[in-house]
Amino acid sequence: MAGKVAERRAALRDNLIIIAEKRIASDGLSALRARDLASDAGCALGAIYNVFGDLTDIVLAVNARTFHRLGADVAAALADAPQDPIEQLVVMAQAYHQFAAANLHSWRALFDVERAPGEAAPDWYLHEMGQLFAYISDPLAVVFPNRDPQELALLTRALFSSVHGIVLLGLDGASAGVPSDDIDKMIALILRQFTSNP
Amino acid sequence: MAGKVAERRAALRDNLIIIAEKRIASDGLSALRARDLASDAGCALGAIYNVFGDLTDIVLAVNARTFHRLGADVAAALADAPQDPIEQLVVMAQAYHQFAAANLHSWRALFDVERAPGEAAPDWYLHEMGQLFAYISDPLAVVFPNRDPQELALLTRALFSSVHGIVLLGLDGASAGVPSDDIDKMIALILRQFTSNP
DNA sequence: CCCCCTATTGAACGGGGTTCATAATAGCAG
DNA sequence: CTGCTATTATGAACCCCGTTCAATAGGGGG
Repeated sequence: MAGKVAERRAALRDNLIIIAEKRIASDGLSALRARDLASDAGCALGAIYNVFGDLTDIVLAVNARTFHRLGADVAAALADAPQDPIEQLVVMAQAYHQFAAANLHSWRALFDVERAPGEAAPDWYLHEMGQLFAYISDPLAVVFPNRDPQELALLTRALFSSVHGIVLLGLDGASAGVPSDDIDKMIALILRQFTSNP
Repeated sequence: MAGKVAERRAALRDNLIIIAEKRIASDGLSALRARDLASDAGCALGAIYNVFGDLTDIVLAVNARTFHRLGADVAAALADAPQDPIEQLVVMAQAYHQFAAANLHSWRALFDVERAPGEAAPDWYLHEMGQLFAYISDPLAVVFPNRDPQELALLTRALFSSVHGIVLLGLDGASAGVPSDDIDKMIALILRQFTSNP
């Protein structure tokens, strides 16, 4: 049985990801401890490092799953949205907001994980990000039919960043808590105003 | 001399803030070490804790200074800006971008410091934030004369958050580096579109 | 059944924030 | 000036944490 070790390791790997995901979701990225993971998984402390290079690798694995769920939520919202491209943008952005609010710690972990300086973002990150951008870009192309693809890419990035900023600061504790409705209003304001004058 | 101790402590306090500021500016928040601070300041390790509750308190003091410099830069840009309110918004937002790019680590520290959960943001934070919001709110009131103050506050927050999001993701390493010009373009796009249809 | 090679283990390492028993010092009374 | 005491400063020690690696356990082929 040549694959016996690989099999056992793969099982541990999956197990660790699930456990880390739960921990991050409930207590946040900064509450993740190697020793907790090991004891929760019933494995040795060192076993973690047979399967992952370091804790950051586990966080990246969790983030990949989180990002995927986020993409699915946005896609689901888009599927239920009306045909109007502006409404589609609003619905997707509010789905983004809802996901962030309902998965606050996991969502924050997407951005709080510190990458080694100079290290490129992982493939899955660029892929999921591209997916999100595509969801935004399509309705935008309908609203702004005369823009070339380069301009459209800039518009897409600008809109995503704006919505992200509104959600980020809105959910941030420092602002003493912006009501959820206000966040949705701001999102709708920005998107409607932005798309009102093609 | 009753004030002798207080004087010495105040000097150490200021000294530590300056040293921490330099360290954060050059190497980022995560490079701040209590032992480095003590040796750079020529004081005992424990002396830090005679003057600050913990390292986070030093970071907050540095952040207060950073926020103040940021406010001054934005105000200076506003002073040199044309009378047109829309241009004023664009100029201020690009000053925000310039400040963030030129003081990347210090600027990131403003948002990366982790507040104890449930603890309110410090007064100076709310005050400087209010100042920034006022700078934005004034031109906005000219562009949207018919909105009531509550709506205006929402617009203000939405615009600030949008610009912040564009700068944040634009300067983030994960995006493989958005060119500075593109960031300025996105800022101008959002602000001009947003204000184009009162 | 035994041997050897690989995988697993968890004690130990290094580094970092914070504390606290101790040493130094400053203020004051005689 | 000299003790004496209360206050302040000091840095070794404590605890926590990620990571490593010498030692142990395991298992497959002869």
